[in-house]
Amino acid sequence: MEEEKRTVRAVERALDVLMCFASGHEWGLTEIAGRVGLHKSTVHRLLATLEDKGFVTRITSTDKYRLGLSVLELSANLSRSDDPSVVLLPEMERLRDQLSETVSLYIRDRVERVRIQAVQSMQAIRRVATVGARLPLSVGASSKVLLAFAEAGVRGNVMSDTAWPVHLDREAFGKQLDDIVATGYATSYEEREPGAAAVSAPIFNRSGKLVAALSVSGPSNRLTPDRMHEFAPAIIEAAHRMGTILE
Amino acid sequence: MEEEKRTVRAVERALDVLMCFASGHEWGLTEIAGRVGLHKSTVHRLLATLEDKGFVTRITSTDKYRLGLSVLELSANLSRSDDPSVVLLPEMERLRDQLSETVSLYIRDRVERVRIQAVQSMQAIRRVATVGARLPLSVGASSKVLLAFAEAGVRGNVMSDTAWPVHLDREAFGKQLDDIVATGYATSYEEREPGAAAVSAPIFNRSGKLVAALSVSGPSNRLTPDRMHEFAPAIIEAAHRMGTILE
DNA sequence: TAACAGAGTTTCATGCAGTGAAACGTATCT
DNA sequence: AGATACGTTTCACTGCATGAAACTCTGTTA
Repeated sequence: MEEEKRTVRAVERALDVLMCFASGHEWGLTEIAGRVGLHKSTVHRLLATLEDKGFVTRITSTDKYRLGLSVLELSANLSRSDDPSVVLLPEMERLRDQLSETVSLYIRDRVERVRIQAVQSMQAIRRVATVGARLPLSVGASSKVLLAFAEAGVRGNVMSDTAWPVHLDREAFGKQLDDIVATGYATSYEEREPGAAAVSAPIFNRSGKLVAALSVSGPSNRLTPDRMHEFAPAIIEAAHRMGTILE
Repeated sequence: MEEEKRTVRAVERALDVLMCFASGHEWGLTEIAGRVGLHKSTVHRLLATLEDKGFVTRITSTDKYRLGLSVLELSANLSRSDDPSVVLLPEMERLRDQLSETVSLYIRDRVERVRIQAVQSMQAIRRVATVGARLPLSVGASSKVLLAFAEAGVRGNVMSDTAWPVHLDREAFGKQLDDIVATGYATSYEEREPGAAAVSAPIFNRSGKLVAALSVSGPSNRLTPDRMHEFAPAIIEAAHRMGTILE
């Protein structure tokens, strides 16, 4: 159970400090110290280091910190030409134009999912999806897809993780996932956030491995359950086409 | 001269390791160790920490490292609504449509410049500009703008920095900057990279402070010196309009 | 105007945690 | 088999990260 960790404490702490900036824009020193549960002077030193390397900057007027330019520099090199989020973008735009709703691409990361790409609907009322967002794997159409079609063992591992919501009925949820495997797609109606709905289908690469979930989402009054089932074939087809490009 | 550093060594090293990924896609452990000049086992521990926090991931097939999803997560929160790179984007697109060439936005960071925003030309032959790129402040039209119009003292500080190329004739360069202040814009013809040319104008916020350089760049056979001078008024006007939005 | 509260900053003794040489495992060559 | 190159693990040493406390500098209260 002890799981030896071969990591560097100071670095771990610094990265924790940095990750504060993933939610919310700017923070003061004491705020951050409270958030990560470290002493003021420790955080002060860590921030000085992060600042020196350009990972955070200070607002001159108020003394608060915000993300620095090094992060921008790194993010520029995030997407490579063999990256799904780049390769699949044209197909995602096609699907967006076809259905006129926001299209997102999700991958699973341990017990969460991450939106690695998104193209927005052009309609006045639209689902706005930010790339990079990290979301729970327990709710939402694409969550269910990422779990339902995952390799053997993943489903069990994830659901027995400490982060998994206890209140969820495993029996029923498992049944739901089996249904999704049978039909080939998942839907969610005001599941994660009120007023929003989504349809999602799995993308398998040429070796048949699940790599991502393709999801179409929009306001729940436009994406009614009926409408979502109408959309499903187009999404499944697009996801299939995308899969042939990968690997 | 001694400049006490109140930073954490382990964190500095870890960030150095991370910044390897700003240039080039993926690296092996030994490669990185050589690059940052640290012992293999040290880098191994640092990478393990970075991996644990999701800042790097390993390619399963080859054992190389690449940037992880945490960087994506951070970069999602980089741009705020009051950020020049967001606010000025529509104006940049207008200018791109007007001139049909790639438009970039640069800010100065110490003795370098960073491209914080870019919109690409739609032409078949075009300048491709990646956001986040860090470039020298000694060459290029926008470099000269950022230096020429900088606050008092900046010019001297930068040119006496250790990173400043010694071979450059200070006298002549200073003269060139003065000319740029007089005319209000700068040009560069195959200065930084062969085959490329650019025109750049300063953006001042409402308090009259230089905040960025607006630059139009393209292939040098299309952006001839004559053509660039024709472009200048439109660029200056756009830069002025942008300035009124800021601060 | 002094006293206070709340930020960020600096100092410094303490001991633990980061370090790197060396040994190890494991592939892919010749 | 030997050789090379890579990632991994161990371990003794001591340098460096740590956090309590003192300090500064605001703006706010009495």
